[in-house]
Amino acid sequence: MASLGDLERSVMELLWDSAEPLTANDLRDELAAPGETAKDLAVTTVLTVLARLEKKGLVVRERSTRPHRYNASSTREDHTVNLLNEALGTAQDREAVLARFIGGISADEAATLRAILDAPKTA
Amino acid sequence: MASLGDLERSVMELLWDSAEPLTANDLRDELAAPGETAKDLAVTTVLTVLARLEKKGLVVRERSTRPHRYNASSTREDHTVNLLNEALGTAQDREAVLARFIGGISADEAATLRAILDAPKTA
DNA sequence: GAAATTATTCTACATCACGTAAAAATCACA
DNA sequence: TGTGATTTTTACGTGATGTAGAATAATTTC
Repeated sequence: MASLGDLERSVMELLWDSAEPLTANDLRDELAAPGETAKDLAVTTVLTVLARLEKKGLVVRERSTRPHRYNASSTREDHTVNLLNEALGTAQDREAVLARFIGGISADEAATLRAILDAPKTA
Repeated sequence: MASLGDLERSVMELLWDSAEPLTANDLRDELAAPGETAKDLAVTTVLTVLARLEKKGLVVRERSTRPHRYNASSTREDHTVNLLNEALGTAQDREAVLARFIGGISADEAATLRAILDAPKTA
C-alpha cells in the first residue's frame, strides 16, 4: 500500500528535499515553479493530496500552527528501502533474485556493497 | 507500468509456477482450488484478466491451439528483478539505499551476495 | 452438414484511486 | 464583527481492476 500517483509523488519529492516543513501554499508555488514539469494548481488541490498522503502515513501535519505545516514522515531513503523490501517479498527465490539484482549494479556500487558486506554486523 | 491487481497477481503466480502453459479453464480451476484464497470465478472473468495481462506484456498467448494456452512471458525472477530496479530508480542516493537494503538481509543471503560480488564480471 | 457444445470476444457495470477544484465552513486579526 | 486566509466538504472525470452476461465464433457430434 505504498503506490503514489504523479502529483502525490511530486509533492513527496518536494517534502523529502526540504529540510523545513512546508505549507500547502509553499508546495503550490514550488509545483508551479519551472523545473519540475511546472503545474499551476489550486491550493485546495494540494491540500487534498496532502490529506491523502497523510492518511497513507507518508506525511505528518502540524495542526498547531495556522497555515498547517507538512513534513514527510520518513526520509526518501527509508521509503525506497521499504519499496525494495516489498518488491523482494518473502518468496522462496529471494536469493536468486538478489543475486541477479546486485549482479546488475555498477562496479562502484558493487564495491560499496562489498565493503558493507565484509564489515562486521553491527546489529 | 507493472502494478498488478489481486486477481492479476494470482493468475501470474499460477502461470509462473506452471511449467506447462495453462488454459483459462485450468486457471479457473486452480483459482477455485482450496489453497490460494479460493475464488469461484466465471471463465470469462479469467479470460478478461488474461487479455489485460497480455496487453501489459506479462503473458503470452498461443492462439494456434483451440483452447488458447497462456504462458508468463518472463519468469517470476525476471519480474521481481525488474520491480527492484524500478524501485531503486536512478536517484542520486542509490548507493545509500542499496547499502541499507542489503544491510537488512539474512546472513545466508549476505554470504551468497559476497560470493557473487567477488566473482569476476562475466559481462 | 446442421445441431449442440465449447471457447473467445464484446460490452458493461461497480468500485476505487487519483487529479482537480469549487463551495462551504473556520479561523484569525484588524 | 467583518473580512481575508485557511481548511474541510463535496464533487466530478478518468483510468484500472474485478466481475461477468451476451454475442459471436469455432468444434464436435450425430
